[in-house]
Order: sequence, then C-alpha cells, then structure tokens
Amino acid sequence: MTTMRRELAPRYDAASVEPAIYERWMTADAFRPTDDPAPGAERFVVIQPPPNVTGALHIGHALTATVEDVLVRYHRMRGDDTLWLPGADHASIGAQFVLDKIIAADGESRASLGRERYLERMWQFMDETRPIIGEQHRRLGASVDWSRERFTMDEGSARAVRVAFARLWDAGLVYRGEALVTWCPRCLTTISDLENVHRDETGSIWTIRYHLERGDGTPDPRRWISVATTRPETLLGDTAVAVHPDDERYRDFVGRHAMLPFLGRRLPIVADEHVERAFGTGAVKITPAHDTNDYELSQRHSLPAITVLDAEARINEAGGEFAGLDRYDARSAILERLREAGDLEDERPHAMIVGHCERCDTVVEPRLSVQWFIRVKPLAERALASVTEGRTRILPAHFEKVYAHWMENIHDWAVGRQLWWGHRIPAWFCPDGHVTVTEIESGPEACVDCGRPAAELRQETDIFDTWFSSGLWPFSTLGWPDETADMARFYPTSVMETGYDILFFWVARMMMLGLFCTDREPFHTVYLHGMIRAEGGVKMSKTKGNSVDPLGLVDEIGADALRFALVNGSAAGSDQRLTQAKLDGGRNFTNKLWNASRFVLANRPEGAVTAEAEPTLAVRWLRSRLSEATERATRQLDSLELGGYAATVYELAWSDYCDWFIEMAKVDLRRDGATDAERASAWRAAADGLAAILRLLHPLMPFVTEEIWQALGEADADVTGNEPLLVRAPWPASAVRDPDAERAFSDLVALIRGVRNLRTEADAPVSAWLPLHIDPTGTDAEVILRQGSAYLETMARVRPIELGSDEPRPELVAASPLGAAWLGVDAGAEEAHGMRRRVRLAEVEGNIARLRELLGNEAFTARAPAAVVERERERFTDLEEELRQLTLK
RNA sequence: GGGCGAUUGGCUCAGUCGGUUAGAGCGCGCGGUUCACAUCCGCGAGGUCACUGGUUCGAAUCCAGUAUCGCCCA
Repeated sequence: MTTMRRELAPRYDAASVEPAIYERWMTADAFRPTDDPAPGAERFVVIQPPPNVTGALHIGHALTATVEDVLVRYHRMRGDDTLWLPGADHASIGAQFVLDKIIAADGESRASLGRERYLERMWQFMDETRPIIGEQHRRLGASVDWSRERFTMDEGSARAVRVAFARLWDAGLVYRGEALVTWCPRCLTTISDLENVHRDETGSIWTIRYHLERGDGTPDPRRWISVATTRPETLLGDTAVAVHPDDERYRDFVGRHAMLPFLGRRLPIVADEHVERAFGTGAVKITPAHDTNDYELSQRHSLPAITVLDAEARINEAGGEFAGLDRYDARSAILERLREAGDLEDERPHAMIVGHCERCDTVVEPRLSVQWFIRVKPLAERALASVTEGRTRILPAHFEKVYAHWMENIHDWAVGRQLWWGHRIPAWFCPDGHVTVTEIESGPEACVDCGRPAAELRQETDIFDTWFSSGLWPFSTLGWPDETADMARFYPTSVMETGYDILFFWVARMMMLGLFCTDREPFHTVYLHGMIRAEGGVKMSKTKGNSVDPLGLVDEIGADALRFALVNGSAAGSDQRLTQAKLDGGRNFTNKLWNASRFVLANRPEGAVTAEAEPTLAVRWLRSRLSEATERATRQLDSLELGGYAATVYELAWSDYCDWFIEMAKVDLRRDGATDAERASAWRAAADGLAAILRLLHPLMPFVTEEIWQALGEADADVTGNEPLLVRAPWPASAVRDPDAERAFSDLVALIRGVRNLRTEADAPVSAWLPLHIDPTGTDAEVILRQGSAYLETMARVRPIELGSDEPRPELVAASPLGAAWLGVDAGAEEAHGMRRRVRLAEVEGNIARLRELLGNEAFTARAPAAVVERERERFTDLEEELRQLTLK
C-alpha cells in the first residue's frame, strides 16, 4: 500500500492537462473495441454522422460529439462491446464551392483545369483539409476509434455506392427521365428540394397585354388578354395562356389564341382549375420549361415546353433578339420593350417566396432536364413501418410524426448531380441509347442490350448526390457489401445521433437504404438534438457573425466545461441558447470538482487507510446517496435523458458531496480524540465517494475526471481499484440504500438549517459560538442527535448543546423532526424577529387543514395508491409535530 | 395553406407513469477574508405552471378550444 501524496495544482489548467490526457488514452488504445469482448456483452455502436470534410466544426458539431461521447463512454464503462466510428463526408457541392474559390485566386477555374486536373487538385486539397475535423474532435475529447476512421470517398464507400445503385437498378427502382428539377445557375448543378431554401421576398407583379389572334393570323391591336406574371423574362418560353374555367371574365376567351409578344407564337387560351382567380388579372402565362405549376398544367393539356434559359440562366438562342442576356437584364429589356409598345399595363410590389441555393444563395431556376431518379415510395413505406411498428424509435418521440409526414409525402429522389467531385454514376450508354448499369468499377464488358463492346460505351458524367453515399454510411463503414467481421459484430448499430434539421437528409435516407441493402434497420434509436442558438434566441450563422467557435471556447474554459454547458439542463429536440452564464457554470463546476479533490488528496492520513471503523452517520448517508444517484444516472443514460443525467451528477457532486459530506468529513478528520482508525476510515469514505463521483461524471467531463483519478490512484491505489485509467474503469454499481441513515441525515440537515436561520434572525455574528438548547422529540431523536452533535456544532456553530426541556422557550424557536431548538442567548428584540416563525406557523396550519380534508376524503383514501396515502399521513403527522414545537411555551 | 411544437419566478431552462408544499443555474437582497474552492460559503425574497372549459379522489402533466410565439413543408 502506498502512502505517496500527490498534490494537485492550486488551479486546474485545462489547456495543459487535456492534450496530455488524450495522448494517454491514445497510447493505451482505449477507444478501440477490445479484441476479446466479454462473452454475452451487449453491443453499443454509434456511427458518427460525418461532418463536411472541408469545414471546421461548429458548435452544433460540438454538441453532437459531446452527446455521442457521453453515451459511448458510458457504455464502454458498462463493459458493452462498444464502437464509435468517426468519418468525414466529401460534400460534393460544398467542397467544389470551396475549391472553386481557392483556384480562382490563382486565376484558374473548373473549366480551365478540366475534370481530371480538377479532381487531382481536389484530392490535394483533401490532404490539407481532412485532418482538421479529426484534430478538433480530439480537442473535444471524442473517444472515437481512429483505427476505423472512414471517408465517404474511400474505395469501400465507393464500392458500396456502386453496388447499392446497381441493386436498386436491378430491382426496378431507378429510372431516367425528363423532369423539372431545381437548378443552381452558379453551382451549375441540380440540387435537391432540401437544398432549396425558400425565403419571403418582395418582388413585383406585372400585367402584360397578349393581343388576340385575328383571322389573318396577326395580332389584333384592339383586343387582348392581360396576363399577370412575376417573371416576365420567361415569356419567351410561353406556350399557352390559362384561366380558371369558372371565371366569367374570360369565358369567351377560352379556345381562342393569343399572340406572344416579340416572337409571335400562337398561344392557346386554356381553362384549368388550378389557376388562381385572385392572382393578378386571373389570367396567367404558361411557361412549362421554367415553372413547376406550369409544367404540371402543360402535362394535363399536352402543351409543348420550350427552354429559353441556359445553364447559367442566360437567354438562349430560342429567345430571339434577347439571346445572350442574363435573366435579370432580359427582364429589364423585355419590360422596356413592352412599355414602349404600350403593352405593359401595370407593375406593383408583390410578396413572394423565392428559392435560393443553400450553398451559394443564388436564386435557383426550375430546369427541364434528363435526370436519374430513385423511386422511393416502396423504400419509404418500409422505412416508415420500421418506425410505426417500433423497430426503430425516434427521440424525442414527436419527431416520429414529422418523419411519418415526410415519408408519406415523399417525391422521387433526383440523385444525379452535374458536378465532378463525388461518386460517378455507374451507368454506361451505348450509341443506340441502351443503358448498362454495373457495380464493376471498370465498367461493363459490353452493352447489356445489344452487346456492343466496352470501347463503344460511354460512362454517365453525372455524379451522385452526396446524401446517397451518406445513406449507406451506417454499413458501408463496416465493410458492406462484404460480410466482414465488423458487419457481423457491429451491425445493426445502436444509436444515430444528429440534429433534427437533418432528419430528412440523413436519417430518412439511412433508413430507406439500410433496409433495402441489408434488410435490417440500421439503428434501433434515433436521437435528435436541438439547435444551439445565440443569446437572444437568434440563429447562429457565419453571415450574422454571431456563431461561436467551439475550439475557442475549449481554449478559454476547457473541453469539460464546454461539454457540461452544452448538456446540462438540455432536453432532446429542443433548441437551447448558449449563454455566457452557462459557460461560466461549466467552468465553475470544473473548478469545484478540482478543489474538492484537492481537499481529499491533501488530507490523506499517513499509513494504511481502511474502512475498518464503524461508519459514521455522514458516511452511511453518503453511500446511500451515491447509490441513489448511481441508479438515477444509469436510468437517465439508458433512456437518453442526458440533461437529467448531468443535473443528477451535478447535484450529487456539488450539493451532497461538497456542501454536506465534505463539511462533515472535516469534522470526522479533525475531531480531537479521534482514533487513527477513525480518521483513516473517514478519509477512505471521502476518497471512495470521490472515486464514485469521478466514474459517474467521466462520460460528460472526461479530462478533469481522468486527471483527478490518476492523482487519486497514486495517492491510494485501493481507492481506484488499481485501475490506472478512468476511461477503462467500470461504471459504478448501485449498492443498497440505507433509509435510516437518509432519514436521520435529512432530519439533521433540517435542524442545522433551522439553527442557521435562528442565528440570522437573532443577528448573531457568523463567527460566534452560541449555546443551543434542543427539546428532542423522542429517544430515536436523541440517538441521532448524539451521533450528529459534532456535525451540528461545527456546521451551525453552536456550543455547548444541551438536550432537555427544562428551560423556558424564547420566541425564536426552530422546529425540526428531531425536536425544537433555540439559542441560549438573549437574542435582543425577539418580537421584531419573530416574523419568520409566525409566517411558518400560518403555513403549517394551512397545510394541516388541507391534509386533514384530503385524508378525510374517502374517495382519496380508497382510490389513491396505498403508498401515496401513507406518505400524506406521514406528512400530516410531521406537520402536527412541527405545530406542537412552534406553539409550546 | 398543410404539418409539428412551445408558453413554468427578472433571465435561461428541467419537470419520467397524473400523486409536491412546482425545482435548478444565473440574476437580485442580506451576511461572510482561518487551513479545497471568492470560479467560493451561509441565509433569504421571488411562480394562481398563457387563458377557458372538461376528465379525475387528485392536473404544470391527459382531452377540447382560444391567444401568442417558433420551426418544417408547400
């Protein structure tokens, strides 16, 4: 047994401690699943939702990492077969956006480099950017298995993408067809509905005269139909005018033709129920190639679609004299010409919703093009059933409804992107228009339909939407489609943890593709955390300049303090504000824990310390409290109530351990006449209690607890069970509760508080020792008072304490379950100070009346559970006793 | 327009299966410089749980409606 004393530095210096601790964990290979898991060990697997490889972690990532780390560290301590697999996402459109800007500084562009050189440059860029998020996760303390780190552009992921797509194709769930998709004229690619961000804007609505066709095929200068539009530049692509069938104003127009300005195209005037009569004039121009509603209408009326905008949203050659103009220049030009011709009737402001590219904020365009689609209905039905039938649950539960709503209204998924950085769609075209899809990387040997040789085939240039590879992530990372050892051991995974904002992007796709590819739900639980907002409840964003850098906070207050601030008092799925007050709270708690540990370490007696002496009341109480807190924390972690878990451990450490137990332990350690065995026993209890708290707190605050653990182990290896690393220590088992000790202790606490109150009311100096009289309620109370008298003396600063009721009582009396207490001094103008007693008396009388009525109510005593009735009876008895003490003269 | 949610002390938030005398942190008031911690300690004030009605022996909690706010989708 060692008696070495290690002193902790007076201040906890997170900046110097944390990196060293992480290094120790890495050296010990503490995060990799053990090679020989205990037989029958439960599995706990988290696949990290991969952050964008080109970015830096923001505060939301810090929350993700913290929540996942808490769960993973907890399960690891439980002895579960635990894996947390990290990775990064190649983020096609995001990465290209970033790289394009970088190469633009060198005067280069995508076009100037060409696909091959551009991709080489991208891989070079990846070497620079890839290590960043890994390093940041280390600073946050993330206990991921770095040996299994993956990247969505790894060969394994690439193969999974090809195989999954080929299987979808074979299953008839992929088709290629013309459709109106959302196009970003700056990123030059299709984007998904989810990446199309709608915003309220004030635009204009113009009223334009379309002259009716005369018998000779020329426009009638005196007769026209006035159409309303918010996008006059697209009129070049009009193929009809539409009105509502019940609209009296236009009844006579239906069936005739209008003439398109500038181009003279004949436009049929059609009636369609989807036309809003209240919009503008009630007559609208129909531009199938550039508007979603118009496109649908054109399908119903067999109208042609004419594309008049090119990829960069300039008027194309179909636009006649306006060809080459940008969409907004074209708008001005067209309006000007119409005005000159007297055909612009009206212009007024108009509130409208405009779609923007999530990435570059450019106003997007509906664009008619040929795209790859995945038929998601059957996939979605299955993915929905998994949730409604409870095989996967989503927390908080109300997101199951959101999920269901989305799955029920899902549209086919346009998976192709006209980008370069990403997984290329494994489809080959033959000159006859046949399509061959194969999972073989080098492509097919021949056209599957006509047998033309590979040399005559040409691979699709489109790549996959990044979310396609993300959807395979929970199993592509484990080696799928191969039946690898990791697949067998770690799949299906346990918890998918992410922000609710990407429920559809990630989770929904993972569910659909996971079920299709592996026939199993990829995880049994989805845990969605809320958004972190700035002070004042506003959204954080880089453009607003109010986003916080988590690493900056780690520098300031340490990772543990940040982690605590992020988790404490939070609830799944609800947004939270990150305030300075919360961060201070985390920092203060770290400091508190550190200092309590300093006290314990500095007070270790010389020689062997065992728990041989009879445990004191404080020790029995602490053990019972630890047991209760362990039980509670365990239950909260099992049910993913992380905010509650943090609160449980916080209260245990600060209130129970520091405020009460340590103060009492001081009495036991310093009492005159205490034997060595008693001192040793007191210290051992304090150290054991601290060790238990460290274990309970470790998942949330891994660094500071590990640092203290090691110091504690050096001071006394018995306390840490000879386990040198806390990260590997077992989770505490909850022992038996000690109801007698809990009751006696809380009675004693009530008495101490009562006496402290008396002192305040009597204006007694804090440092003065005052005599105390107690009239015990009975022999049990006397026993407890004798056990606790030393604590009472020190903590209420009273001495001597006299038991008995001979003395006449003053006005100032503290009532407590152990007996009435009063100070043995002239407390001055007692009448002036008796307010509190009178207020309390009224409260007690009120409660007695209330409980008398409740307990007299037969409906209550008959129907309420026996335990509830019993508790109310006890409460009633206690109140009566308190009343007696307060009124006895 | 459709869907989802929120409303609890001055502020930020917890509140499990309906069983409390509704909790915490911050802030506020009073008092504390001795040997863990002023990033601290002690004491205290402060809430008809948005509103209305219902179910129940019992409602912050369940149901219906109203108001206000927020988010998602179109």
